[in-house]
Order: sequence, then C-alpha cells, then structure tokens
Amino acid sequence: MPRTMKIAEPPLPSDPSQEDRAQAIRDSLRDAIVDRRLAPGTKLSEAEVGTLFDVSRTVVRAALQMLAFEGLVRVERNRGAFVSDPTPEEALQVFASRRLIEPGVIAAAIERATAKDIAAFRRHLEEETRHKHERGAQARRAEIKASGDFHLMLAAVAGNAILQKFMDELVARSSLVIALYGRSGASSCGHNDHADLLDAVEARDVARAQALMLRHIDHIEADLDLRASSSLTLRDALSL
Amino acid sequence: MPRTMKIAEPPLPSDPSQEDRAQAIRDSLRDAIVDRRLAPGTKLSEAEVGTLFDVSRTVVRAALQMLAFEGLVRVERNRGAFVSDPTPEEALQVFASRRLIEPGVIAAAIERATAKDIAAFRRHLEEETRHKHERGAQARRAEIKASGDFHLMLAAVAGNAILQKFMDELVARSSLVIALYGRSGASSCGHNDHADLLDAVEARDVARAQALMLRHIDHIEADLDLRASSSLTLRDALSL
DNA sequence: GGCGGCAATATTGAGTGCAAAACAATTGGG
DNA sequence: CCCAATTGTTTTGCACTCAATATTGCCGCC
Repeated sequence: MPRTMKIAEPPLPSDPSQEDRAQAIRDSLRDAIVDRRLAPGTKLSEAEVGTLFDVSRTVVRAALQMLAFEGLVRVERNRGAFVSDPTPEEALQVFASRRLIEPGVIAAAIERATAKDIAAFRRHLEEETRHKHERGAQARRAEIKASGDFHLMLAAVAGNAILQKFMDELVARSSLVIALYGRSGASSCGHNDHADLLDAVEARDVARAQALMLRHIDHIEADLDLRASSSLTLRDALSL
Repeated sequence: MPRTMKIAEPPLPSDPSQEDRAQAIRDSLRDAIVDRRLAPGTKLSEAEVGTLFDVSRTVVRAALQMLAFEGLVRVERNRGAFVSDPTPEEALQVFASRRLIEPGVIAAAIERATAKDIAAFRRHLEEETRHKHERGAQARRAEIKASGDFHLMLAAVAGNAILQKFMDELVARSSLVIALYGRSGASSCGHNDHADLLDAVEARDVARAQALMLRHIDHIEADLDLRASSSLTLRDALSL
C-alpha cells in the first residue's frame, strides 16, 4: 500500500455545468410543476421533453423517474408520465404528514438557528410580503413558491438531511394539492402565519412555535375544497 | 357518449411477472441489503447485476436509481453504485427522524387498527420470537428483518401512504446503520419492546404506546457504537 | 346510424454500441 | 528504491434502434 497518497491535482469537476443533465431537467420540471405552470394531469411525453431540453429520451426518463419518486408525476406502464393529480385522500395524507413532521422540524430549527439564520428568515419574509402585495399571476406564483420556501428553510436549518428531503417532497406535493383544491389560490390569505412563526423561533419558544405551526397548517388546509374536483368527478362518473 | 361501456375483457396484465423487472430487481437488491447479505460499501456494477438477473444494463440502472432515492445505495458519477455506508451523523439523523415520525404513526395505527390487524400483529410477533430463539446467521437475518417488518406493519395500519413510504425508507436505512454500527447485531437484544408496544396498541393507550415507542428507539440506538468505523477512518486518513 | 372490430400511428420499454471517464498496471525517471 | 507519468482496461453515460403496447381513425355490419 502506498505510504503517501498525494493527490496530484484536485481532479476538478471537468465542468460544473456537466454535473448531470437529468437532475437539471428534474429541477426544471419540478419548478414548473410547483409553480403550476404545468397543470396536474399534463402528459409529459419523453420525446417532447427530450427535444425541449435537447437530450435523448434516456436522460428524460431518468428525470421523470426521479419526479415519480417524489410523487410529483405518475408514470403508467406503456402509457407515459403525467403530472400527478392527487386525490382528496392523498391531499389529506400530505397534510397529516406535515402536521406530524413540521412541529419536530421547527423544534430542531429553534435549537440550531443562528442569528444569521434569523436574519435570512427576515429577509425572506420581506420578499414574501412584497410578493403578496403585488398583482398578477407571476407575482402570485412567486408568492406561493416563497411560501413553500419558508418551510424548506426551516427544514434546512433543522439540520437533518433526511427530514429535509421529506419536507421537500411534502412541500412540493402541497403545491400540487393547493393547485388542485385551493379556493383562494394563495395558501396564506389573510394570515401572517410565517411572521408569527418567525417571532416564536426568534424567541426560542418551542411550544408556541409548534402550536403556531399546527394552526398554520390548519389554515392552509382550511383553504382547500376537497370535494371531488370537477375533472375527477367527470372521470369517476364515466367509469361507473 | 356511449350508453354502454362494457369492457369486453379485463385487459388482463399480459403476465403478472412482466410487471416491471426493474422493480423486481430493486426489491431483490433491497432485501439483500436490508438482510445484510450485501455489505455496506459493496460495489454494484451494472453489468454484473445485469448478467445476474439476465437483463440489460438499462433495467439495472433504473433499479439502482430507485435504491439511490431510498438512500440504500449511493451513486457516484462515472464511478458506479455502491451499497451506502451511512456516516455516524446520518445514523443519528435516521433515528432522530424515527423518533419524530413513529409516535405519530403508532397513534394513527391505534386509531385504525381492527381486531384482524391485532391478530396479524400477534402472529407476526410469534414468528419474531421464534426467530429469536433459533440459532444461526440465517435465523438472525430473519429476526432482524421481522423486527423491521413490525414497524412497517404499524405504518401500513396507520393508513397514510406517504408516511408509510417514509417509514419504508427509515426502516431500511436503520438496517444499514445497525449493520455498520450495531454492537450486538440484534436490535432487540434482551428487550421485548414489540410485545409491549402491541399490548399498548391493543389497549388503545396512545400515550403509553408513544412512550414505549420512544423508549424502543432509544434501545435500538443504545446498541450502536457510533464512533467512526474502522474502514471509514482508514479511508479518511488516507485521503487527507 | 351507431356499435364493434381492425388497421395505422404514436409512444414507451428495453437492448446494444460508442465515446468518455475512471481505474489499474507498467515503465521510465529521480 | 520510490515516485510519477503513461498506457491499457474496465465501467459508466448516453444516444440510437427495434420490439411491444396503447391510442386513434376507419370501415363494415347489425
């Protein structure tokens, strides 16, 4: 065995942009889905996506498979991939999961948050409220995205990569659910939940933060109309 | 719109075994990893696995990608797939996540468990203890598998598909962690935690069940030796 | 006239080949 | 004698291709 193992050169990622096109496509599609630019149910043809990103179907397949694992697309054998449209039951499960996990996440975040983190949260919150006061579909999308990002920031600060991955999935799925079943379209209509949450985090008041988090999730869920959506009722009616 | 929509024939899955070989390979590999027949760090060459299952690399790649999403294998670009060997930090995160999620799971399970479910649990428990009293590596593997399955059964009864998926991942990762850092090798050495848990479930005592669950996870974690493993320190030392 | 079957089309599933990257061994230089 | 560079080998990344399956449009028949 060699005694010294000097690495002549840092092998140097030949090109940072070359770091996996499948992942780039996944991120792009994911943003589009979470931003609701791709409606639930939309078919994602391999060839179409492939020409769009100028890659072969092989790479597209990998990206779609990833999204399927996150529950954002549904792949049906020999039929293709579709932006998933969660059933009301799945919607309930998404929020039940969030109720279970997010109180723990915020507790961990409170334990680990630095002053710098708090400052970052404050900055994020400002941007969030800024979007809220703007008009237009574009600003609305940005607001929804920012709203989800707040929860993802909490998960990041909590410092548990596994929980962070779970939260990634749950927040993304929430976006889909809100897209399908949301009444007002905005999850935080009228409420200032995030600001209150941040106050509790800054005060390191775990119990209060957890209670606020649960209420916040209640608020989001209360904005949903989980009676079977129009398209679903249509389908169900036809298939019966 | 057609008045009658008779379905001439149940389209009949041309062959149930044909229902996705990638998934079959994934399950097979997953069992092998969870059962510790594949040691952490083992390289899973696409060609090798392909010849082993008699499929092309394409299918193997899909299976490996799935396992990567569950955190059971780690794929390094241009280097291949390896059975992942979690760091001590990841190990801690796995158990932190379980502590967060499983009390909720068992609460939901208690709410939904039928008499039939309880009976299934009892049957499972018998088998578990049977394995425990047997000797040999084979029985030991079966015991560990059954121990994880108990938690998965709880998640199934809880009736939340998303949480169930999370638990799938967490239990699988726990097996890896125990394989790497376990002292006694068996997670439930000396304790009868599962039996106690089941009693609490049958009594519908949520608080008690949750407390027992947390203690159970403590027991599992207490059996770990999370000081850096030998192989890892060696590798780290060499690469520095 | 509408329903059922049939053929044409499109799309996915999967195997193979080629290029590039990483790994291993060997040889030349200090 | 040991280190470093180079070459040869192996393995992955990705595109192309063919086969299999679902979908769509069409025609005959009841």
